[in-house]
Amino acid sequence: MALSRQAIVDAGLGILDAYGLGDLSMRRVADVLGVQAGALYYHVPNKQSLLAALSEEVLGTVLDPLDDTDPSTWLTGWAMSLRRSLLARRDAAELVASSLALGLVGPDPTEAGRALLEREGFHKPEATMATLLHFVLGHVVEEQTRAQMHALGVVAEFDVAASGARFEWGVRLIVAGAGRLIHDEAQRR
Amino acid sequence: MALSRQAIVDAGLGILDAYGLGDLSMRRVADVLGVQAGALYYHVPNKQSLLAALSEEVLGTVLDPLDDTDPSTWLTGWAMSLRRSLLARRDAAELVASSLALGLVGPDPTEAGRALLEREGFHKPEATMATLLHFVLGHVVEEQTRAQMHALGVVAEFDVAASGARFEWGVRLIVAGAGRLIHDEAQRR
DNA sequence: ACCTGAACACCGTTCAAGT
DNA sequence: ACCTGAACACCGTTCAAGT
Repeated sequence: MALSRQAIVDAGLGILDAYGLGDLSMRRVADVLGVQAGALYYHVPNKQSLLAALSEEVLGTVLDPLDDTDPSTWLTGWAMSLRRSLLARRDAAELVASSLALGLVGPDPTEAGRALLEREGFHKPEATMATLLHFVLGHVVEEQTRAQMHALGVVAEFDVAASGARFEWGVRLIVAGAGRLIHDEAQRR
Repeated sequence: MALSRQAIVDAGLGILDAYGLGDLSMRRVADVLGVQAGALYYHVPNKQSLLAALSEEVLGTVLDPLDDTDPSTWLTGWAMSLRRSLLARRDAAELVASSLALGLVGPDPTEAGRALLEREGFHKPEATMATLLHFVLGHVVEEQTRAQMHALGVVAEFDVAASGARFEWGVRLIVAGAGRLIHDEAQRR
């Protein structure tokens, strides 16, 4: 079982699920693979790029809604799908947020949404998608840290249902805003 | 010059400004104060709580708009003031975002806004403020990392003006959404 | 009460040397 | 080409011992 980039990524995902981002070190990944830490650097340039690869793995599970649904429904569905993908993996929101901020993630997760908003004549599709993306990431980062602190017994009283409701409210807010602004612009003409 | 919690916080802020969050270690703080690293733990329980104290220092510079301005203007002003405070200090957005997520920051920065929205009869003031807060933090985290990569010559082509415009668009979106939803609710009655 | 010195158990990354 | 062994320059945190 020769070492490979994919094997390293898989080992990383395993450690992420089992121990979390804080315990995801190059040395731990190497241990899992029964190899010296230095050997990883033959397949991966550095830790950041490994984390970016893990982020891409997470983002790869996001399902884009069907293209023929109306924009509001599309945006809402996308946001919920993104949240689901992030919640499916321990510390995934923090991982993805920092990888995206560093600009190391290849595919742009807002691509499809931007294209849709462009076709539908929305203004500033890029800024709209960025707003939605930032909200989802920020919200889920908080959800995951709070949930984990609760699990660790630091009992920060974490209510999953209430958190989900607040998420949906936030999405409605942004989607409504996007819809309202496009109407305002239309009225001005 | 006896060691004190405030001296430690000040040294931390100095390192943050000069070298960034990545280089802000307990050992470096101790060095600046001419003391052994272990000595810090007599005044501060751990690194996380020091970071939380630094976050509170940053959030303390946010100016709440006057209470008699209308809600939309208030929210917009608050978001811009928060952004200004975050941009004023190196890596402040990342610092504040993670401290807030961990729930270690004492004062709630969304407090005043929530109270205002409650008085004005808006629905879900807490969720609305959380949405705005997450957006601001996410946006500025990205701004600061991108700006720094640009400064470090990784030339990610960072346009400050365009970034500011996208920020204002996001705020407008959220504020418009909050306004629209309150009107929709009013119409239902 | 407050701080030192030294340790414990780690990090990411590099690189000569081996195969 | 691919990996080992070992090093370099760090971490956060603890704690006996000193003052």
